[in-house]
Amino acid sequence: MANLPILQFEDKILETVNQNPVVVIIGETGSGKSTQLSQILHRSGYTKSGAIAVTQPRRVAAVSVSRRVAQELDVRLGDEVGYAIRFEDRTSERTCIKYLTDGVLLRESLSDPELKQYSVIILDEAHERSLNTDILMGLMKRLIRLRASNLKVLITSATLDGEKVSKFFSDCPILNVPGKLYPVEISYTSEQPKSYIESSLRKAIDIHVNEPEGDILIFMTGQDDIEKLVSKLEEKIQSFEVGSCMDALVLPLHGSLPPEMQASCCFPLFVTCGSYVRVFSPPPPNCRRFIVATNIAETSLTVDGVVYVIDSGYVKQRQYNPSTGMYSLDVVQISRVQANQRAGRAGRTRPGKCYRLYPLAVYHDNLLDATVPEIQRSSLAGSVLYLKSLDLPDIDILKFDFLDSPSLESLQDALKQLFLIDAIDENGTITRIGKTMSELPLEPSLARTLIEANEYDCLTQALTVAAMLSVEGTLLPGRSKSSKSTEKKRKHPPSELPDGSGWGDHIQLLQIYELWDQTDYSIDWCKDNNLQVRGMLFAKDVRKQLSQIMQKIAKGSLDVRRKERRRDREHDYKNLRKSLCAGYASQLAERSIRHNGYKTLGFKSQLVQVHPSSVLREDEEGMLPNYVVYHELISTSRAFMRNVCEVEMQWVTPILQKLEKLNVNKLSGGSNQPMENTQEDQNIPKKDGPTDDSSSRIQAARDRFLARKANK
DNA sequence: GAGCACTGC
Repeated sequence: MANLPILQFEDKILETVNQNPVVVIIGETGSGKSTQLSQILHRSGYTKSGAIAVTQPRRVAAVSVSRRVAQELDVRLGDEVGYAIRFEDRTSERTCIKYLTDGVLLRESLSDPELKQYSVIILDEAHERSLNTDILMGLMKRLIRLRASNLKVLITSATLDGEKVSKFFSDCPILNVPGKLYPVEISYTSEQPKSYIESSLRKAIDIHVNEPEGDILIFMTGQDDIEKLVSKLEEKIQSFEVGSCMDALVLPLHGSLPPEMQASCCFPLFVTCGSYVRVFSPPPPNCRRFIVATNIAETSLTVDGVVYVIDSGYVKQRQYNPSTGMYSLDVVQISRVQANQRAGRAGRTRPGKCYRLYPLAVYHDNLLDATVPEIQRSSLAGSVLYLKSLDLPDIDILKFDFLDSPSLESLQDALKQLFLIDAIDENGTITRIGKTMSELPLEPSLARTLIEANEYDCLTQALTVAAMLSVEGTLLPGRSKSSKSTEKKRKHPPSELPDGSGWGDHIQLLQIYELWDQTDYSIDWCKDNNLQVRGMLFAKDVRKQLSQIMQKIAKGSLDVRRKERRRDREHDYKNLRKSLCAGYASQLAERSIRHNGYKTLGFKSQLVQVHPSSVLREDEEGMLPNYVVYHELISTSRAFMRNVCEVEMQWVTPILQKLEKLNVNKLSGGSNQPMENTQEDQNIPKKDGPTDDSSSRIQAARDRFLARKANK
């Protein structure tokens, strides 16, 4: 710790912090900013008037950095130094340096908007621009006005956007702290390669044959490409004559890789160190490792021994389109911040080399400075509800001061969603329901479902569904297209797993969890049924947390098993589906008269299909239900509804009526459009910007609805 | 009849 670069700047840092409410710290990898900034301020007495909070975008980082700091200060973790992450709070009354995830700090500010317990708040890794950090930055700007005399805010960022952050905070000072990276020699291709898999393959083999020892880290976009490149590399390496060059080990590295897979190839030792988690034991002697990874190796995992980096220049990014309500997963060019982060991975242990598979001109002219922040790529219903629930008199959501503002369309999309599920009223004011919803660590649709379920006496089932939906990829992990036998198995699942009784995927998730509960949460049962163990355990944690929050207002028992109950399951399912309908009021779809295609019934109509993985059942005539709610719209080869549940038309009508009343100008507080059309108050169908065709559409839907009703 | 970058409350 003695030779960490940041310690040479201790006086300068203290002087700047003493004189300014906000300071931006540019600190590269290895500067020690994550572990030292808090200690420097602690030493100079800032913890006398309150604690120091240091936020991290990732849980592992919060845990490992706090552990390190406790070690350096020679205190027990949880005493003077502690951490708080979801499901785990290791702090005490004595804690004066507290590491936490940005999400946890946001939760804390819900009960204490001025965050009075802290004298210093450090937002670490702000350049990653996580949704939560962005919101925190906006809140900090307001907080330093309110607490000018007794709050210091430090924000750490990357070289390329430090200026921007400084400007945001009224040109606050920027301090540069050098890192401890070794020099990395960067080279470019002369042209954009046609196939970056082929191009990576050639470059990797070229390094292997011509360059001295040192592992190679190759950044690809996803599992598919990684698997392709891995097998090509292995093939190529096997074709070399024995002894012509050093041994090689090719390792895939991506998020959906089960832990035991990693174990079988490389005996992983998960040793935490600094803010990083180190994977893999050192390679055998005279053996070069080829690690083919997604951007998980950019920040979340550090592989020791990497000397060469091959950067494809691309990354897969999930984006939300507020005009269609649809998500898509696109391959996009990385940003310059990301490119530099990737290059830096080559210089951690000694001087390295980074091969960018794109021309220098592309780096300069085409790449964005920084990655498009998450806040501009996500549905904002949850964040808007959060900000509304803070009930800050001086904050207007549409004018909230974001470092990068989301589009007006995106904010209005969020407001409409919230209105349809009763979280805000027609004037955009948060309702009591909305207030309760904001206390739940769930997306608004599921939070609303829980509240409705409490009224219909099926809260315990709704808790389970919400917990299961909080996990992604609970069912059948990974695809094994290598073996044909498993493909056949998939068509006729050998498992005994329930099928949702035909009602849809939510009910299936409930039934699976209830079965698991009956096995006393057996790990083997999960494995036997091809359920991802990690995911199931996560669902159990979430369910427990949600139960604790709902306990206060729960009308019945929240046990998974309700032994005293005699009622039939269909009745439970019906209530549950009814609750889901209220929660997913902005995620409704109506089937076409003649075929099994659907049209979404929100303010923006889309033609969509039920995802083929759904267990939703067709009737005797091969038709799917007339009305469904969906958890998510995802655009891949087509527009699909993922996780679908049948609802009944009489539940849908009131929602359609509410849709007609929807007036986005009023929801926005009317402040951005002073000339309001007063006709809207009288419920007269009208034209209204992006929602203009919705009235006639809804009218048509109601006509069809009435026709159906008449036919029955 | 199809396919999953990465986080997080």
